Amino acid sequence: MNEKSPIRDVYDAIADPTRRKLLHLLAEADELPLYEITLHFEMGRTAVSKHLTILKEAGLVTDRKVGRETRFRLQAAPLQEIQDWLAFYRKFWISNVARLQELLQAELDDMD
Amino acid sequence: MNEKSPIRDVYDAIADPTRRKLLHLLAEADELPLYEITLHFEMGRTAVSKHLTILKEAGLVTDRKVGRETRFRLQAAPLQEIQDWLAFYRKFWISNVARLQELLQAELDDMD
DNA sequence: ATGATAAGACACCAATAGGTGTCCCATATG
DNA sequence: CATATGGGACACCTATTGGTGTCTTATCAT
Repeated sequence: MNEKSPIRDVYDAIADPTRRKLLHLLAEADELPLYEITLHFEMGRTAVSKHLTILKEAGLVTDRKVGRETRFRLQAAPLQEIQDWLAFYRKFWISNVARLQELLQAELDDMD
Repeated sequence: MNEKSPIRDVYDAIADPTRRKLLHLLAEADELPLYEITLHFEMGRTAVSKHLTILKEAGLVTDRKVGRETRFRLQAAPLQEIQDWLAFYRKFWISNVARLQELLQAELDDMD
């Protein structure tokens, strides 16, 4: 069973600012134990742990036990889904000039 | 007061699947009245209206009254924030090969 | 003028989210 | 061995979320 079964929606996982801060924290250190992570927040260990569980459910972090501590590591891959989703909307927010440019480029790309 | 004051977090706004579907719907038609939007969902008008309010609070849609109907339109710009946020994490999910490529490209870009 | 319809404004409800505190166990440490 | 520490597992609480239904007003069509 090497299946990834993300119980939790990745959009949901990143909706909370605390969880985004968690991801950022984990992006800077490659692995961090829970107690050390907790130091960076103004809430109890239990709350932080819950947030990490949610991130884990979305496949955004993994954890492993080392001695008595549980160390967490970032897994950024699921964020690709959001990037793909966003790609569809890019054409709506780019300026008209930039959009013209993009459309022209698409024309050129079609001439193969 | 031409200020945009997004009361609502854009991450929060897109966390709900119904709201993402709403954005998609509005991306295809340039303007839609509430009753017509409601036809695409299996929930009451009130619920749809609430979701649209949330999107409006995040600056992702605007509405205008035309006769007795309220028409909604997509405003994709706030999604840029998410794209910017994602950019930081790209380096973590791209393959090592792709990463090497990107780093090399960055080198080239620096030689201006 | 009379209906029918679009939608705002509530009040209401159940489920979930985000936090807390406590208890317990396993593992380090003096 | 004794004790401090990291963290899992609950139970618990409150605010928010995502939905409902009803009432009312404005507008459009006959």
